[in-house]
Amino acid sequence: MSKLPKSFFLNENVLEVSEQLLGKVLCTKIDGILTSGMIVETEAYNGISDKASHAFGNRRTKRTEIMFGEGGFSYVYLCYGIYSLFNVVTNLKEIPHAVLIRAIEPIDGIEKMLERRGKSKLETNLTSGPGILSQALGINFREHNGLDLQKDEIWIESRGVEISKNEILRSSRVGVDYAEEDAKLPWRFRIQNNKWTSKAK
DNA sequence: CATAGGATCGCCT
DNA sequence: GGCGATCCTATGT
Repeated sequence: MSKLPKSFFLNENVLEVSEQLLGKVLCTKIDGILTSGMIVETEAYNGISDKASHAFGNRRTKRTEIMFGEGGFSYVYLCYGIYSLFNVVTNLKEIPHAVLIRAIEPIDGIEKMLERRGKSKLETNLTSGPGILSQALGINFREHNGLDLQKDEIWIESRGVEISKNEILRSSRVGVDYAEEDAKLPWRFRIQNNKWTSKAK
């Protein structure tokens, strides 16, 4: 019901934001249709010192520029030529932190999400991964990068669900083997025993 | 169930 | 020119 305020995203601790996002609801309203799901899995990308981050080493390019802006905006990029991956930019201006949303539990607009995914039946493969959840919500890197999450196309709201610390499972991030010593950092957060989390190990 | 390979394209060197 | 913060399908056990 209540959209998360800008201040939520200005938190200077991206690990904290990653945890706090669990249980919140990611919503899109595209072509007048509301689709949404509860965030059940996230990953933190900790700026210029994080070898897994696109902004590592203060790499500032056309693509990464949005991360160097103020928190509370979307960072959506194309992965493997096919999938759009949705991140929330966090922290103050000039500090390129971001949280990757890795999985959601469908709530609103399930019919529309099924249609976008080319599915007929509600199963976990509707939204249990960063590429497919974007597809379900209608998010793509061309139209939805750099959007202000205070506006009405993409936003995140709280619907009163509280996830306690002992329900949160921490592990290493997925698909970042190239990040050397940073590959093992426990910066992936999941709600324990939630079947809508991604299948990745 | 496990593993392997393909799809597909913008980004960065 | 090489490769990736992924997912799906096919094949074998």
